[in-house]
Amino acid sequence: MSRRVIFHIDMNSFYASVEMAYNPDLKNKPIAIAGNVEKRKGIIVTSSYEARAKGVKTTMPVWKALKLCPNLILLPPHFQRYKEASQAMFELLKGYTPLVEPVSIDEGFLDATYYLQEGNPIQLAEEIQSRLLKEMDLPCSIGIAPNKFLAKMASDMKKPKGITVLRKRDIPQMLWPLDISEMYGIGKRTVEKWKKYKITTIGELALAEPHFLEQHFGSHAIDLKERAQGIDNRVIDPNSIYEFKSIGHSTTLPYDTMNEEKINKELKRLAQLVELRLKRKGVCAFGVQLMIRYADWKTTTKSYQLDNPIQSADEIYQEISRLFLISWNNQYIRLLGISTYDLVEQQHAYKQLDLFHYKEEEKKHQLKQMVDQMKAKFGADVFVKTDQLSKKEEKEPSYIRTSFQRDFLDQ
DNA sequence: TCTGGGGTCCTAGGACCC
DNA sequence: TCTGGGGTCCTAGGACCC
Repeated sequence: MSRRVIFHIDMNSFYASVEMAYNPDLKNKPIAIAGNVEKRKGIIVTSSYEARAKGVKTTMPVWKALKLCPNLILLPPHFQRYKEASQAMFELLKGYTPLVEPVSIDEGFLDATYYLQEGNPIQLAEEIQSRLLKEMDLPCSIGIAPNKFLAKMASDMKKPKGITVLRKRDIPQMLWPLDISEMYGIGKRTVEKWKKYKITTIGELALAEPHFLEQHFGSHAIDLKERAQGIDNRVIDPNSIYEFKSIGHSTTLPYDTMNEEKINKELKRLAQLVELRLKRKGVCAFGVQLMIRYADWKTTTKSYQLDNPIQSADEIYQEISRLFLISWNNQYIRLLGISTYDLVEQQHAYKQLDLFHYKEEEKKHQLKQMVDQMKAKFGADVFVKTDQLSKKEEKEPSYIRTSFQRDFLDQ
């Protein structure tokens, strides 16, 4: 692979910046976006750099933030505004190259290799940065590197409004001295564990003995070591945002409860929200999951694979309340969540053959026909498993699901 | 007087099959 | 009467990220 030029564009305190662009009076002031301030959901989602200077941090409870910064200006979130700003930002980037991969609402990668040819990467970064500032009034930091990981680390090095180049040869000086907690993919829990084994900087991880790593931290640690050495061959995938694997909603209740009526009402509401999103995306789900967080913060999940895909709130609620009955330990509940997964496109979900009523020979015939059809369609060999029905399906069969069918659905 | 809500990915054990 | 090894699927839970 020839040398790539990857940008990581990271919008600075995005929600706060959008609010400031919307209302310039807020500029240069300590502001913060926070959800339901009166209720206990009041946590800081984002804050301006002026607020951060006073110690205000993301996920901090509002009362704590106000203690640190009494003149903090609190704003409710306006997600529609942020979504629109995000779209405009990515449109601007796509004006240079289609090789743009949004990672979240406020950051993304851009593969500038082909666009630049012999051009100057820093010049291009400066142009993007100043255009975002001029046209949208939004500041950003940009990291320039030969791969995703290094670009991500680079964009973090200078905030706000920084441009940082991190070449392979810069790694020992720029990356390795950093504390291990700065490394993307290593969180609080792992840091504690690493430190016990005397790995405290990214450099120490990069130089660690692979056997030692694998033994104590599993195979994931080997990947991290490679990253720390500056090795990362992941490509920029513009389509990754369209490939979602689960859709769900959760909510922290106004107060802890054991009241079944209130619980059921909330589950129904969540089921409706999930239905709405499934419908918008045009998908059905083969799996549902219930999440319960108790007053003591202990969290359990219960999930179930369905024989038939579902989409409606009624169907979701029906499955969820069944899961609830076998999950709840009769203690005070703090949070409820519903999630759906194993998503398939709606128009394909019901194309599956219902073979239950057919005899064995007819089943085989039907399946063979389907295989031929698919071979013609995809021009490739199709592997069909017909003899691996799960217990569930033997008892209560409605569809025969095969790996072939799942592949078909995934097309 | 703590700790939201949206996700992804990984692991480990048990059931089941050949 | 005893009982291997490889593989997949399902479920629960944990770590991490924005």
